[in-house]
Amino acid sequence: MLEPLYLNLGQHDALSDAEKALLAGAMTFERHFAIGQDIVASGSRPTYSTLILDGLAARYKVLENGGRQFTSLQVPGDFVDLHAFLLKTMDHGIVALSPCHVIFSDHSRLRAITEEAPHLTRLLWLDTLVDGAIHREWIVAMGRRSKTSHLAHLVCELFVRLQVVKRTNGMSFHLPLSQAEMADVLGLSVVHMNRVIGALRKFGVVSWANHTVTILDWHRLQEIAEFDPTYLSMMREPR
Amino acid sequence: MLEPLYLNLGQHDALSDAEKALLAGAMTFERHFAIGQDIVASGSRPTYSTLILDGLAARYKVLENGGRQFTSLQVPGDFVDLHAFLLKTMDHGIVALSPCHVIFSDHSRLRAITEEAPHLTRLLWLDTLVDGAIHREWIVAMGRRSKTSHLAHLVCELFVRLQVVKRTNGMSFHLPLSQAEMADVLGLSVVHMNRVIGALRKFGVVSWANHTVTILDWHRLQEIAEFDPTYLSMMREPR
DNA sequence: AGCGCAGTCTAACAAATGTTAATGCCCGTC
DNA sequence: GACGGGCATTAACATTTGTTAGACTGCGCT
Repeated sequence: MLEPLYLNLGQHDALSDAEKALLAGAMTFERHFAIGQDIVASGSRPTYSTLILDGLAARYKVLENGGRQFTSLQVPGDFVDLHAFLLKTMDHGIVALSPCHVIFSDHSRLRAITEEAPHLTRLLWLDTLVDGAIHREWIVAMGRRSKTSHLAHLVCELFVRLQVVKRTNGMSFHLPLSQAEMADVLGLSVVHMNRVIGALRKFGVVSWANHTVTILDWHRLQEIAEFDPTYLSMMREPR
Repeated sequence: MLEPLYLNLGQHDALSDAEKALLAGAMTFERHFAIGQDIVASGSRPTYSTLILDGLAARYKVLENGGRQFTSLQVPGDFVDLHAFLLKTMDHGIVALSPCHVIFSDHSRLRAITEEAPHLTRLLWLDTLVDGAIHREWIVAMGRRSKTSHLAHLVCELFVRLQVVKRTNGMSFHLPLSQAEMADVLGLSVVHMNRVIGALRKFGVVSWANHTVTILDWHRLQEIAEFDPTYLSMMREPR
């Protein structure tokens, strides 16, 4: 059942059977969330961390004027709030963008891992560092890329991340977000989001319908995005 | 000499003398960097991590069209590339924005800390988690705040972070960035950056001259920024 | 004192992006 | 099969942001 987590952590470095057992031992109960439900509430102080087994979720903040900004998209195998293990207080919420199947792991058991399993600790730490690397890439995209390039970059990133956990289908993947939700990812108005998606379609690099994205020309998409997957640390090496 | 680091880590949780000694023992040699010099090069695979003792530095990426985006500002007490300890390959550069005095810590000794000092390991991990939290706040600012609010937020954040390491002077702090460099922080053109700074001045909440920022009306600045320091985890509690 | 450079600031115009509103389409419900 | 709601799409117009160009300012250097 934890296969997505093993695939995610295992892409960076070998994961021993003992370590897999430790992770499995840290898990407690499972739960399902419906679309739109908060998986973790902003301001809460969870005593467990949440692993996505299936579905798509997002971190977000809401401003006083009602504007919402997603700060990350989380795919199966991601710990959506592993940072809360040490940060303690959630400064943002996490919402299910599709029906989500998750499993919770107690902070007390994660703490035990940090006391007894240094290598596994480093892999969990690494997982949050990749999170940070993705954040930095988003900052660059928001600040200095054209909106078309930003969207292309996001498509590249999601495709690669979903591929790692075997959630792609050939050159296609499921992307359940509405255009309004996509707008909250890129920081655009809905109308402009629609224009930008139209631009990518016109370039002929993706088709996008029924919540399914198909990459028609990976090479050119990557060019438009200036996509370099180094930041995802997909190289398997001692950590 | 490591005082800024102790202040930085110590703001989140108590730091024992033994832990301070471990940190001191991880340090090797010091070095000075001039303005504009790369402290860490993009694409490199450092075998040490860099702690700022004095000065201001920034992480950045450069795009093909020459556009540059800063993804973080680093103040004294910050490990600018602690993530490279596990990420291995730098996917971005780090540049000195003022003359910088830094000290290097060997990855082999950091690794030893993860093997032998779980609590200190968690504090170092936490340090990178706060980094991530700051990134998320920047994403929100870039995506959904007005530019004036974004700048106000940045001023609030820098003031608070500098205060922790005793680098403020009353309500003032030194900010050596030119407006062109500030533009690369916010993702704006130089001309518009100038307009936005002008707006903050017109509101009468800050004065900004000679690379010195003075907060004239903290309350109103915070309001404009919708600044909530929760994400900086400045609460001292067991981690 | 004069020169030259880097940085700040303004103006005028161009392009990108937001807002408001209307249309059409798909799909589930009654 | 009609109805209604959510979503995608488009249009027209407003606002924000970028571009280009130039003036101005402070400061180190000769």
